[in-house]
Amino acid sequence: MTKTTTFIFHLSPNHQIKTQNHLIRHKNVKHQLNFPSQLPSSTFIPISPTKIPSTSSLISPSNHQITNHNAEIRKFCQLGNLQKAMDLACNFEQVQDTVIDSKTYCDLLQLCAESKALHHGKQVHSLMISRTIEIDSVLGSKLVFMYVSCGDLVNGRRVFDNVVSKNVFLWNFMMNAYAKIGEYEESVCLFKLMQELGVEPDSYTFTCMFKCVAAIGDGGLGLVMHGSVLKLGFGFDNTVVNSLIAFYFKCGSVDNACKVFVKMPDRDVVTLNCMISGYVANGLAEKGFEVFKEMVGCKVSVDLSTMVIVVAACASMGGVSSGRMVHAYAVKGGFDEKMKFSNTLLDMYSKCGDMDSALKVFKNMNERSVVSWTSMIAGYARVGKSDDAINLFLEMKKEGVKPDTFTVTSILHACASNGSLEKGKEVHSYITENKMQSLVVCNALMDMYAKCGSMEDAYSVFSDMVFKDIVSWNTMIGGYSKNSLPNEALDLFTKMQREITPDNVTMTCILPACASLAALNKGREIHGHILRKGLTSDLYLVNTLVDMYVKCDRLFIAKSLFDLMTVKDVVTWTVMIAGYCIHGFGHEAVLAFKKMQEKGIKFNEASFTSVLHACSHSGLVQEGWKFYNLMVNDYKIEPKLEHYGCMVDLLCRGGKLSEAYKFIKKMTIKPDVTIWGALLCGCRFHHDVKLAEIVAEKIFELEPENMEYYMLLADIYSETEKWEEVKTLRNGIRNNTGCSWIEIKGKVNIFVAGNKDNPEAKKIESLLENLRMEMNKDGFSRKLKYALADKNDMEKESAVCGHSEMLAVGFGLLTLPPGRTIRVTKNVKVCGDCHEMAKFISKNVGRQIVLRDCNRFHHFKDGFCSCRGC
DNA sequence: CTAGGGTTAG
Repeated sequence: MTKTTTFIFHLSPNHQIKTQNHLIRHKNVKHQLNFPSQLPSSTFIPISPTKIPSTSSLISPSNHQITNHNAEIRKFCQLGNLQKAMDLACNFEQVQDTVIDSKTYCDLLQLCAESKALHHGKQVHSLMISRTIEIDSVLGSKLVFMYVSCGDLVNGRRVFDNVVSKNVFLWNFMMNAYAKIGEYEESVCLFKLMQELGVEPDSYTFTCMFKCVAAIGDGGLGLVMHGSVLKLGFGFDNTVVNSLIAFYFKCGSVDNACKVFVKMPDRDVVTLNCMISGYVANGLAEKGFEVFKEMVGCKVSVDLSTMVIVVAACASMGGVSSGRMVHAYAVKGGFDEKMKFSNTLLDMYSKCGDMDSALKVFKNMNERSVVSWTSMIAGYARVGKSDDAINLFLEMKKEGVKPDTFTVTSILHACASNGSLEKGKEVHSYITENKMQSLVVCNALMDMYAKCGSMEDAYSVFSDMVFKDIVSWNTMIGGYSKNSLPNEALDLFTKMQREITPDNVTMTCILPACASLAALNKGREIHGHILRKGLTSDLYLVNTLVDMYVKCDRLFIAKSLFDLMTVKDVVTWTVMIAGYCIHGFGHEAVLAFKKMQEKGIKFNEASFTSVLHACSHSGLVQEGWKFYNLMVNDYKIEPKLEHYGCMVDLLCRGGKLSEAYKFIKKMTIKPDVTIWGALLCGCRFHHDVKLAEIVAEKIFELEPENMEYYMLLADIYSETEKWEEVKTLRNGIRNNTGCSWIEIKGKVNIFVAGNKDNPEAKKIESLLENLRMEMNKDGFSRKLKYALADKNDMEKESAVCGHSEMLAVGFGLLTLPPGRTIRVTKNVKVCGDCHEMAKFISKNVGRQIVLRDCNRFHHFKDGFCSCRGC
């Protein structure tokens, strides 16, 4: 490698180039006629007095040898034989006193550019430098063209900066080069520089600038340029005005775009295309579609782009009928034979959920690109047909189509909604092997791992990312929230705020974590954040906020927020109904559901779950059946496990155990433990040991490891005083690992059953023992005698007191001022003993206790619980 | 002017 090539690799970074620009413009510009050599970049060699001007060789007939050589090189250039041309040029250099002329260099550079042969291009450049060829504006432009075409913008810019008297074409070329790779700011800088140097912009300059300004979002500069356009007389140049319209649309100012449009005397098809795509981008697809209809009505000629844009408009309108119309129209015009159109068309069908039509388009295509395959895969992934998506992905690879980053993100989406961690990991390896770890791909990877339940893998991707955007953070936080790791979610949220400003999505990701921890204060903090940021119009977010207040035992605040909301959707209502339900207001829940019905809001699966829950909770058997039938018959919703569970619960509460049993046997899907568990609960309530044993058998088959149901069966035995059975069962039961916590003065105090670490442990124990004795005296509950049938009374009592929720309640009694409600949260279901004891305490001590378990709230007051015994 | 991808509530 020659010294000259070394120079090429030792370039100063971009910002230094800018500084150098500054120098050139104000100090060196007049003397800066030649090109720098291998000397440091800020130093320039003076014009060599011995240098032969390259152009002179053309007019020098004395040297036939040289002319012939040049002609020969140029001949190979014309034939496209770069290697031969290069060989000749390099050998040429070794012959003393011979010169390659400027035209030959131009041809060589042109061919290098066309062949994207950066290495050869650099070689030509070195040749020019070593021969001290004067880089005039023609050669300079060619060099810039070569570097930029070969993707080497840094060197292209370097040459560019040293070309004196650059014409507007070269300026445009360089600005476009930056725009193409997304460096819009740099492009705008060049534009400003060009103006300072007094170079007149042309129409290409303006179209490029409007694109850049729109991308940066610099509306002010755009307005200024709008002024220049008029001043310089480009107001009637359609290419300029079209890009102006596009600029206004991209900045979201539909009004300005329309104003410009209305004043245009001579609209062309591009103008109309701009209008359609502009409307679509601003969420006004219907208006865009109107423009298209007018075009068709007025017999304005439509081009392929129009068709592509209009089909995309149909996709964003969601309804497949307009899409079908356009499809028919396109067939008449023969557009459906163009791959670009077919790709958009199949994407439209897939976005409208009509995968059959999408597949038809796909199969009819005579040529399919990676975009076609990816659109199909993404479509299957969207409608939840993950297996189809994955199969198509494999088929695509078999056909030899190379997946790109779009494809892998789509397939990751499919793995995520399928929960296929193994497949997802395979895709991960593929991504790593092919070095496809772009920002979006990594975000999709994290999402896949989060949805497949592996937060460790998600975090490992996250921590390896050099550049993270808001989506990366939100994905991680949301992943922790959904995977029941609220503390991790909150920690990451804190870390995030040090690096990036959270947005509305962040809030919807973090609020469920607050809700699941019942961390009211944190939730309030976030509510404050939402108010300060003015995010209250985000329905998604406010729904989550209402849910947070519901779960942090502030039903009243939730209701106030709910009442204040001017726009409510099905989720808003469902949150509120579920809220009433878990707080024990079944009747209010049913009322809200009816109100929702009056408002004409369409129910979905989740809203039916909530209302069925409410019915079972309040013992509204008739109503429950009515809603169930409404769901199945009118809404044609297949009942899911949750719905069946509610109905079983409903029947059990009404004492119709055998009916419930029959109902389960008729289910169209396989009942799981929660269904049988509901029936087992019913058996306990109605003391039906015989049925309980049958049901328990089914449960133990399904989940032999789940201790919860052994406990329940044991309770049933002891309540019916079958002590021997209790003993046998209890021997096999491991301690349940529940824990409870109580927030006092912002500090969360955690209690684990049997753990006496709390400094107040002794006091709590004696307090609870005293309460227990009073309870026995009172004869409050005979149920308690079964607590631990094989131990003596004292042991029995302390064992009961060891239950975590009672420890937390005891701690609350000791710490909180009298009269203050005690709020305890438990991670698993509240145990029967503690439930009885809480009732007693609420009456005996005259204290309200609110206990939240994994299912619902238990409001204990004056010896009663809002849950009505379940 | 011109096709496909990632995050969010019950």
